[in-house]
Amino acid sequence: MPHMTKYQGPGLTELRRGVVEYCVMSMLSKEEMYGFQLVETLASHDGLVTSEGTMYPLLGRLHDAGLVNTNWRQEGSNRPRKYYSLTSAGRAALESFRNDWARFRDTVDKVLSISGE
Amino acid sequence: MPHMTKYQGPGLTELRRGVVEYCVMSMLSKEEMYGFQLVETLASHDGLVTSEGTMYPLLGRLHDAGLVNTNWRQEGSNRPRKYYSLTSAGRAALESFRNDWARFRDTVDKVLSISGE
DNA sequence: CATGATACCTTGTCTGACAAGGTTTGACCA
DNA sequence: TGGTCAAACCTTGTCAGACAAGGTATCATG
Repeated sequence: MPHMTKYQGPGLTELRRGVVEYCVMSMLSKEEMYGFQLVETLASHDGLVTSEGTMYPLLGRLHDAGLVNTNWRQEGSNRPRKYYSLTSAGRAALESFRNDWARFRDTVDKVLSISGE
Repeated sequence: MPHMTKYQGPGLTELRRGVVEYCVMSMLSKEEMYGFQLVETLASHDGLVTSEGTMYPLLGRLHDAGLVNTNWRQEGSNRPRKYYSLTSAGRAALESFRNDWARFRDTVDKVLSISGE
């Protein structure tokens, strides 16, 4: 059963926008990973499902922007994999986003709870 | 100085996607508001700046989806304003989103802090 | 050597944010 | 009266990014 994609409502798709990118960078800041692995790992986190059609173009953009490096590597007898790692520019961008995210998150929390009491 | 739009980096634009919609609904759940007022109120919240070019189509979509009602009303000698209020379907959608948001927020928090310790 | 799984990538479609316009209404003032 | 201004509405066109649905290459296993 190839090309399986877990469906999640339309609302969540929009939520992921502009965040998945940095989730990927955050994972890469911990260890080198390859595209397919990133898709699977994200899917294991609640609400972060993506597909390869999202991931590969995304990784391409990060690379073009100089935020990640790539290198092909073969482990054992597996087929070669293209590993991504964070550049220092990537690390800086990630750090900056962590601030943006915290502010944004707090704002949304506040606005969404306006009605409740 | 008409049509002024505060510029915020490109990253934040994507963040707002899929969230502003529910921020609007949350505000409407508290009290009726009109479009222009919503733009100004959102702008007063950190990271939620939008423009009229975003707001009016958004309100139109909410209306088409049956999530909000509208009624023109004139207060004093002001020009008439188109007030929006939440329908019960809107209230349900908002409540559902509050759950989605909480889960999503927690996931992102977790992933973003992977590297830090 | 056929099949299946892994792993890469591309094309096309759709949604929604935004810039940059435009229109209407009423207040204010000369 | 008529000109200007701001409030308030709306539309058009452009762009980015998510995703579905394909395709291709490599390797293990039967």
